[in-house]
Amino acid sequence: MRLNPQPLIINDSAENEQRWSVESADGQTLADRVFEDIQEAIVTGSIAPGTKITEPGLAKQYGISRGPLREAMRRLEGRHLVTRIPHVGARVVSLTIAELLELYEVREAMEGMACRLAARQMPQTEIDSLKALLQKHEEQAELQENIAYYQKEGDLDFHYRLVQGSGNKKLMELLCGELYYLVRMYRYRFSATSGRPQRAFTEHYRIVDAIEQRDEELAEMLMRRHIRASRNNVEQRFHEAETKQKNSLLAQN
Amino acid sequence: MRLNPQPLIINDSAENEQRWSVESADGQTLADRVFEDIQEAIVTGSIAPGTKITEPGLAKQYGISRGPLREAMRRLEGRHLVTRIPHVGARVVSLTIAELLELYEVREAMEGMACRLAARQMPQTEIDSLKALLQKHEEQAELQENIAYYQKEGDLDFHYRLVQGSGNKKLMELLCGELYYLVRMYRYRFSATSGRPQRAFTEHYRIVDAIEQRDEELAEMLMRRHIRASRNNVEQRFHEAETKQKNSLLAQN
DNA sequence: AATTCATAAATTGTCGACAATTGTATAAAT
DNA sequence: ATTTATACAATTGTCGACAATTTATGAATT
Repeated sequence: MRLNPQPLIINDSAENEQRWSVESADGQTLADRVFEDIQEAIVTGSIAPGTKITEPGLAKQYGISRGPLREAMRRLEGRHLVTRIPHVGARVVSLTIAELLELYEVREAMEGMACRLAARQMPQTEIDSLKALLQKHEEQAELQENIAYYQKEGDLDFHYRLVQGSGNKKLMELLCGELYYLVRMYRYRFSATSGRPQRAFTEHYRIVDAIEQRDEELAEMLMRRHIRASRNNVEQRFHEAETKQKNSLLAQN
Repeated sequence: MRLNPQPLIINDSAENEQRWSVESADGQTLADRVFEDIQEAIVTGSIAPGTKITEPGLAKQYGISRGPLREAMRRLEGRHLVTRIPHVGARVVSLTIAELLELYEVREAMEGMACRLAARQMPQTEIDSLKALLQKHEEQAELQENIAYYQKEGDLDFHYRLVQGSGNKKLMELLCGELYYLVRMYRYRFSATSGRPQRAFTEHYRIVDAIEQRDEELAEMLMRRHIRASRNNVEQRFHEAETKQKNSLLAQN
């Protein structure tokens, strides 16, 4: 009697049915496709943060009716990518510096745990693959002209794989399915790792080493320090930009 | 020039506007109200996990059209309370034991961080209020016949206030706005703390003490141990139920 | 009796139209 | 000139209807 992958509560009206894919494959319906399109537009900055979104506008732009579009917007609202006020309208989320820093604190907690779990149960094959990825990133960085972009992409790749390696689906869902969209969205403002490329590589290697040695404690600690360093980097860069802006304003007057 | 609460990106089309409430006040629109109603029905078990949801059915039940109902369902889908397959239908989420345990790992990470932040910056007034709450819970528990219910409610209250005390809105949003619904949903299956009431109280008191002494390290550690203990409790109870069920099946045949 | 195929019923996806509310512009009054 | 009031325009909220797809039903065949 196998009841391991079974739900905790067996519903009467749900007898025997085919498996339900955890995450829907490709958006077949219009609402799904538009949802992903708008989401991508928001994340890449194609629609600037704070922009007011009007239903007739987007509907005409995508050539669809308002029905599916509203459903897409309700899902975006669920992911906190748009803020809505009843009878007034919706607009693209716009993080303050404080909220961006909060995001790093959440990442520190969750990715630290992801690292611990990865050290506990990530398959050796995946670890090897991760090491190969790191090496590839480093080689690319040495050749590349502007390493900033690739560095950041690689950094997110690294974190993505690590969370996957934790084997915790909820962690994966929250980090890769919600938080990382915001991270990508604000990556090019005061983004981390740029300005400290080699150091980030070293940190990545140390983390993977700890995971390979199955040292949960160390793996979590290193990841938390890594993210905290990124956070401090962002904070510092913001303060620099702030004082610089202030000085230029003083010079004008 | 105050740009602290300002967004990081100033959008051209968004000049000067009134403040946008982070969380919409009370659901005025039909879709919002139905969303909250269905959510509550799912969490309280009024709609059993795994139940198939049909749009005409719910629409007739709530006396509304299918339009707003679909929007509500898209939001429920965003909160992972219902799973949907295009052109097929949607059903209420149904966690496996593995997924329920994963949930505790996520909570350990995030509430541990919440505790650390609370130790860093929770106002003393809120700490006092929290201590008063604990005392009230303990007094209630001594009087109450079946302490299980109140104990669990109180436990969630405690965690809720602590996350609020962290001052991290994103943490609040993720924990209290998404995870806790699932926690409430599965609270009465193998729920923690019942069977170990006094011990949970002691743990709570120790946590608040650590926060009051501004000992970040200890506060996080105690909270993580507290949640890990709950997790182990759930795991153990599930295994008990599993073997018990197996034995009864063997006795029948 | 089991399987396959075709038809019918039900449900989901999409659209356009109308009502309700909000924001804006114009005009009148102090 | 500023303010108030009114009318207008635009947007959001809601509904019912139709098309597309899936699921259920039943007949025919092996």
